[in-house]
Amino acid sequence: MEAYRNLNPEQEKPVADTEGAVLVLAGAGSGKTRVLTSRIAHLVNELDIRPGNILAITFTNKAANEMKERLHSMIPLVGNMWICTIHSMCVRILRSFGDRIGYDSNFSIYSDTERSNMLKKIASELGADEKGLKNIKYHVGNAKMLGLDPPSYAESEDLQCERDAKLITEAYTLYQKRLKESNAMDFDDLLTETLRLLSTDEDAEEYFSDKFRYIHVDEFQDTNEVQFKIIRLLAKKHGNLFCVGDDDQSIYGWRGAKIENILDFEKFYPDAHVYKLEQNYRSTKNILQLANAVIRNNMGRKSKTLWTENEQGERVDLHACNEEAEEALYAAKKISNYVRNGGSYSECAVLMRVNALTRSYEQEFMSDNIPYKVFGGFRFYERKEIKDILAYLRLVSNPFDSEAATRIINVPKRGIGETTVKKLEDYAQREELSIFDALINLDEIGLTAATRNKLQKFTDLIKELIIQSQSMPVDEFVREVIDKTDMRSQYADKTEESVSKLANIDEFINASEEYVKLNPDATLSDYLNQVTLSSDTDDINEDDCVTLATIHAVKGLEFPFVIICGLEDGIFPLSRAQNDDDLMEEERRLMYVAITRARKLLCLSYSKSRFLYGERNRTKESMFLKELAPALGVSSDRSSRYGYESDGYGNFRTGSPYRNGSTQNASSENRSAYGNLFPPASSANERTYGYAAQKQPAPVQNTPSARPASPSARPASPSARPAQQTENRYAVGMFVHHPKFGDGQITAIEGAPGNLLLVVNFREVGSKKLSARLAPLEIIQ
DNA sequence: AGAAGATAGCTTTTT
DNA sequence: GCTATCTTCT
Repeated sequence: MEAYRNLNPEQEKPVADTEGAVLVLAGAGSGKTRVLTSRIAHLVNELDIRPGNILAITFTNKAANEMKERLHSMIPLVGNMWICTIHSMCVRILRSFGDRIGYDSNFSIYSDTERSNMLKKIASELGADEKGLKNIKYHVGNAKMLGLDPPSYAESEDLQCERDAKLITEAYTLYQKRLKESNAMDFDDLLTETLRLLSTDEDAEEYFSDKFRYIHVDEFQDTNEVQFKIIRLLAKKHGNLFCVGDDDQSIYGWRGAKIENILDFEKFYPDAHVYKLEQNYRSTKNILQLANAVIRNNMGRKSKTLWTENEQGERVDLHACNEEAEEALYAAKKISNYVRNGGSYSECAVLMRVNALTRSYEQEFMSDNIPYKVFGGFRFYERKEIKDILAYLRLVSNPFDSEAATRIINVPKRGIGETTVKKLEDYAQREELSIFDALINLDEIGLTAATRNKLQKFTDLIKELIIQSQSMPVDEFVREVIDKTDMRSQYADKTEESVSKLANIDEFINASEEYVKLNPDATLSDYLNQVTLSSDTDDINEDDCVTLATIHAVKGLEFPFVIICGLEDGIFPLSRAQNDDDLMEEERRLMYVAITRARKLLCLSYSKSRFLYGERNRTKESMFLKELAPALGVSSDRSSRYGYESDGYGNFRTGSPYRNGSTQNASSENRSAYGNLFPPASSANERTYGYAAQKQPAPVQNTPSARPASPSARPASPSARPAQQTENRYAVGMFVHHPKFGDGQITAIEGAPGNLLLVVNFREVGSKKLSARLAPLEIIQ
């Protein structure tokens, strides 16, 4: 039994238990990934299940790629399995069946930034002040988390007790309307619209619930209500649902993750078999003892105690500092010692509760030539220069995308000002057109000839790009967009900022080239999906760098050497959690996750004062340290427990060596002390120069044409076809119906393939030009 | 229109 | 301390 190799008896049981609902409560480091992969291998190799009938939902793209990689050596045809995040899965489902609920398959995906932009605009249109905007943002997020559309949310309790209920409902309704008009979905819509599709369209439900005979869900504790609903629908037919999770590691409650999903699993599946994996293979006894000491303070958890046969290990070190520069120095020292004794930088991680804490570490590591990478925080694809290029790509891929259009209509500067854009938007809204469609009908808007000229040039540019995009690989097209739009000209001055932006643009081109190498058949739309759904975490550990990251970002990862910093009251746990039991428990779980990332060495640190909000404040130590105290024992850095620490760096003390000196002194002193001992940094500058570009984008899972034949014969959907075919539906002389303009007849077709314009003579409103790709035209005869 | 200068507001965590 | 937005000036 190949698949059972290297499994302990506890792990073997769930692997062999293939039918029905199974829940595996897997403690940190208990080998859950191995259980998952072994089980899939077992299904394919022993039970002859076709890979195409297997679905595995992971939490991150990285986890999905890793699982694929592992399975690759175990079974054939991994490519036929769906191993992806739930968001990617939804995109795939919607790309092939989205037309059933009114989306063109090239729909755009809006990130939180786009959502935020749109809501801001809407709020000001509705005359809401800042409080109102904040309120709107909160409630829209809340509604989507619960999977409620505007009318349902209006009736929900959460809104009933809200004073601004009317405003919020209005804003939410308008937001959804605009998304729809832009042929776009935000992150949450990917889930809710998939749920809607599966619960309203019998063909889709039948197709996917039949296809997925065996469903696996990793990190089940972090699924939210909507996700679990989708999963239940998919599992309805065959009922073979295998969920792995750890309620103690649920750290996404703020994003709607429901720990109840795990606690109530047996309510939905009364016959479910539940297994526990409590043996930890990752960490030393000392580390595990600490983890157990923390988590034991939580109520409302499925009781579980991790144990290990691993060695006792080094004692966990706790270090108090006077200020954050010292804390960083402490980490630098520890890490360089670790490396000097045979370790590598990539085995080290500094973990923190909030991104803001990375700064002092970056400074310190930079001056010590310690290579590092920052994960989390601002992302590569969120940078302005990159978002601008992406907006061009989005507009070309989905000309309905009005958010993209308004973003780049004057980028780079082409003399189209606020007032013009406002007029354009007003016109588009009045006529219920997309911005791009409004641009096509330019003559209808009262504008001066000069303005019209500028707009026309922009429109022509986009039209041309649309045509080019049809016959060009994605990477080449990316170059073309950057050249044609002359994006680089904005950053021609030689300031540091511009240089870095240009470097980021180059990095973006590189990333797209690599993507095309791995996915030669990918469409522009595939590429955009991949980009918006990817995070920087996906390529953690690729170079020999120390990882600087938030705890959230390293979920599921492990490091031989971990430093948890900023253990201060108000930072970890966060101040806003202080008076809320549920939030406090989540903070504690977060601490538990942080501790259990460590395999061999663990250090904890905090500062007695910290520079935050532009001022320095005294801090108190984290309450978690009190909970840990018994397990930690007396501990101070000075006693130097590690053999490899007995070198010339003992001048670092618990007391402040810099009492009368500044932060600057601290790091320059350090620089001289460390001299040239450190190897030249290969990537200390990576952050500025686009460290985060995806080196190995996830392979695109499928293309629209790869949609398998449905078991029940059903008509092909229009959106599954390439754009040209959609355009070819129309011919001169056809009678058509437009939801707003009414009935009319096509009098001419202009333009080039990929961007055909229909000239339609409407009975009531006269002649209009419409984009053949976009127009919601129904052919009457 | 667009740039420079002034001011408010902000910081969890991320698919 | 930083940025994003508003104000003022050219």
